[in-house]
Amino acid sequence: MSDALDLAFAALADATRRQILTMLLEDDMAVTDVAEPFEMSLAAISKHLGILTRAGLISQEKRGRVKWCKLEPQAMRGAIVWIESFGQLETLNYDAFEAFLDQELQG
Amino acid sequence: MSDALDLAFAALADATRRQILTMLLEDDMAVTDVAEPFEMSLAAISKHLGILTRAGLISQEKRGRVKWCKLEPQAMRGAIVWIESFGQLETLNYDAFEAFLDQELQG
DNA sequence: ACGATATTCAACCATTTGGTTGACGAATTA
DNA sequence: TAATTCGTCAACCAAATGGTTGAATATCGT
Repeated sequence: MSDALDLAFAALADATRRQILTMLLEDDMAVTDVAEPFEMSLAAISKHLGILTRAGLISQEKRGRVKWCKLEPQAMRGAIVWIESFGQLETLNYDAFEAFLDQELQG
Repeated sequence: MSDALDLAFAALADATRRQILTMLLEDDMAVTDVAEPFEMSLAAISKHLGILTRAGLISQEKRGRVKWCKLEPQAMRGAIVWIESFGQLETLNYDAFEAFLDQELQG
């Protein structure tokens, strides 16, 4: 029932998860290292990472016993396009904007 | 515990609420009229409007027995600013996008 | 005053979220 | 082999969501 936009916005609606995303902006991180700054169990962080993964905002890859978390910022594209239609950009040409983004993604 | 950003993103994480916001882009609406296109009770819509109001995304003003709902698009500003820091893509390219549009217009 | 309209409130229900703890499996190191 | 580290799973809990129905409140038109 919940589409990609639901999942993305819901994933962003939590300060812990937003902080995790900010951390991953620097570099890929192991689950344990993601958890380190938080006063919360590893299991709780693991759940947060699951929510971010299901939303497509991060990806996780296991190498050896370490699971690496990687930011997937393009997954925010849908959210940003949606939300910006309410901002001051509402007069812009969105077909052109889409064409521009497609072009950016390919190039 | 939940700050403005939590409330805004959470409010946006539901297709019904997003559709309501889109409807209000056209014009202010009474609660009953907001509810009309949905196959859902008026009470349910009233709850959704409460969530949008608490998030600051709309305001409600009662005139007579009618409660008018008004979009407050500037409340999305915080969400836009936050989310844009991840869309290297989008952010870095607003200038590029404008250049692209200029080029489109001239070329 | 009365009936209709607009909206919310209260109680209920099922599901999800955000957290805990303890046990577990898998990979690494000694 | 044995101990340790990495991470998830399962069970549990409290609170919030997303919906229902029925009653209540407030305003309007007659």
